[in-house]
Amino acid sequence: MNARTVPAQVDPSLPKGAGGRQARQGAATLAADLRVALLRCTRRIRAEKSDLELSDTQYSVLSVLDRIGPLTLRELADHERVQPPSMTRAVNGLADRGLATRSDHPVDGRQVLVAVSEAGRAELRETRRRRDAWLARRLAELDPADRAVLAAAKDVLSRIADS
Amino acid sequence: MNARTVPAQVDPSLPKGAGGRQARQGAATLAADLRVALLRCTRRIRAEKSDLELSDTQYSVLSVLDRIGPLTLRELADHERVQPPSMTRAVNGLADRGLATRSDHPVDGRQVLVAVSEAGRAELRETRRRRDAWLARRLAELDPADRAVLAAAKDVLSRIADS
DNA sequence: TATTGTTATACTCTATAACTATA
DNA sequence: TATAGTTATAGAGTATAACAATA
Repeated sequence: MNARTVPAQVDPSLPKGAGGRQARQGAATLAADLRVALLRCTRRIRAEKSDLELSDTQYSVLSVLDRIGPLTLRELADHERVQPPSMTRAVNGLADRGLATRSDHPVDGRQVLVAVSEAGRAELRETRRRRDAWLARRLAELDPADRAVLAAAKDVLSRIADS
Repeated sequence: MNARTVPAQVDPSLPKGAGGRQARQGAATLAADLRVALLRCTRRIRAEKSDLELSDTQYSVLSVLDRIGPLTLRELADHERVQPPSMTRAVNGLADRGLATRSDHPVDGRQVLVAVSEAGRAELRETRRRRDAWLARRLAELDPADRAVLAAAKDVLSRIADS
């Protein structure tokens, strides 16, 4: 079930507090406010570094490889919306640390298949809690209604990022 | 109220829909998913450049100066959580374009007061719609309930970023 | 001495352009 | 010719260290 088929209810039944308070805000104004909030929040999250100091792109690459399997460098670049040279660099950084592997494409000799290694998976598992510690601490301090709002927002934001 | 006394649980009386859908997701798991969604979404937003090509920090500086008035460079650096040299650079870029002004502090000769100029305010007003066009377009395509979720999330995220 | 801000310098991430290898 | 990927190079943003001016 996704939010497209089962939308959250608006005004009358939203929980008190943050949800109902801004329900009437127009898309244009909301975009401005939301963008500022997203950028500020993201900067705070990014400030919490893991020991390995992987870039956002590198973490995202490990994550997508873990989720949907080996991809070519071009596919990774398209997925992350960076140029091929940037992805070459990001993947090389992962491969140098043993977190990802590069292998020849079975049929097309031009292509390179990138996969997450076992060490990469372990890194994803092991460091997510540490990487997310800052955010999780704040989430835990929220009241349940606000946390539910963010859980819902997460799905909506993912769809927006995919669009 | 902290993470230990109030575990990441959700009130069963929450509404159905987007919020309720993920109501049981723990703070740790939610943190991971939310972080990925925030980072991906933010990267997409940032990819939409304005003509002036101000950095996130520069826009945020203009915005905060517009919102709460003149601040010293140190105060701006603390607020944006960057180091003083980075803020010097950001503010110089704004001042060079006439979007902000630098003036001597009335009592403390060491300090510099930074203020948004009229051109800076105009830039904020004029370019927000353009900067936010990408996001606003996606928001407009959402059903109202999902938009309400993001409006609520915006406030929660702002609080988190402030914490 | 401590604090504010700047300069010097380096690092990371990204991009474009030019190149190699393969289809 | 066209595509996949790499190398070379540059630009933006940030950081630390050293320094200047002021409190």
